[in-house]
Amino acid sequence: MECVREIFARHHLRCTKQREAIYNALRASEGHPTAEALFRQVKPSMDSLSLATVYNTLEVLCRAGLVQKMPTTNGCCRYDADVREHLHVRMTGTDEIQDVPDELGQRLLQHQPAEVLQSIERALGVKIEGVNIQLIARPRTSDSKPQNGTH
Amino acid sequence: MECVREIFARHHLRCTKQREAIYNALRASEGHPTAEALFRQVKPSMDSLSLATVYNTLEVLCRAGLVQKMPTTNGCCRYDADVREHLHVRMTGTDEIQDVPDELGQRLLQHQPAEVLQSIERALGVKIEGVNIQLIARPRTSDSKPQNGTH
DNA sequence: GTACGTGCAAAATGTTTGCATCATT
DNA sequence: AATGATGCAAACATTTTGCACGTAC
Repeated sequence: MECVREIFARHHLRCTKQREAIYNALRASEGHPTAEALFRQVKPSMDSLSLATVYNTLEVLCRAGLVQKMPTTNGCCRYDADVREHLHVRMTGTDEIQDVPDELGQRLLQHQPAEVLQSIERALGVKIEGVNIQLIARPRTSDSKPQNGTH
Repeated sequence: MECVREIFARHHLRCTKQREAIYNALRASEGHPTAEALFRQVKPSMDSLSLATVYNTLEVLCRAGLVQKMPTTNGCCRYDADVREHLHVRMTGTDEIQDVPDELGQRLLQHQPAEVLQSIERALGVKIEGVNIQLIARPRTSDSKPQNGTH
């Protein structure tokens, strides 16, 4: 994984312990943590850390294009250190969001019909800059169709 | 447009003036208003209305499946009385969200490759219940490509 | 008449801000 | 050394809640 220091330098961001720790925690995280969750995760190893710094840092990283902020319906936002165009799955019920494995996600993104997108651009008089796809899914429980045990 | 009273009855919801006015305002609205915006819109013709009632009503309507709640990155949620699967366009910069004309939106939705979706279901062990597509777009200004003047 | 909805104010939640201090460049 | 980041607390914005009263069924 590339050195945070260099990434920050390239984006003209000061490299502080706090930013480094927060960004690393976010990059390492499996899911898409909230600011609170990141705070709780980093705080133990940096007792002086304040929640405001987490928010400030996340905002800076978002503005620099290093982090993606994702709204949820339940009030708080979630963050993602992967800023490439990729797919999310939101579980009904919880507001947990997980990534779709890249190979599969790319396949879906590549199937978007350019021709339809162009029609939409013309119809609305806009330039489409991204396609954000979120799948809504329910976990396959034992009482529904059997699953493949992939995991 | 179908009578609100009947729609509510079918969903076992009491029909109060407030609910009726809020739901009608939402159905009639072009964009995807926030609770605040709905409140400001309905308040003049119903002076006793309280913002809490707007929130309560929207929650009830969401739970009944009559309204869709949409998160935004800027704190407040937006609401949509159209609960069919349809496409949204979010403008970069503002948090305004608008609908894609249904014919075009359906074309895009129908182009989603079922085969890839099934692979994702298998890979994650989930059942996909919906595909939520949001286009990110920038308005075509005069200094970019000319537009069709549709609107 | 009863169960449920409303309005109000207060609380809860998530996020931002002002300012003195501190660290990175 | 100077510019900008941090930590704290207070402010802020949005949404939820408790309770007395009112209304739809």
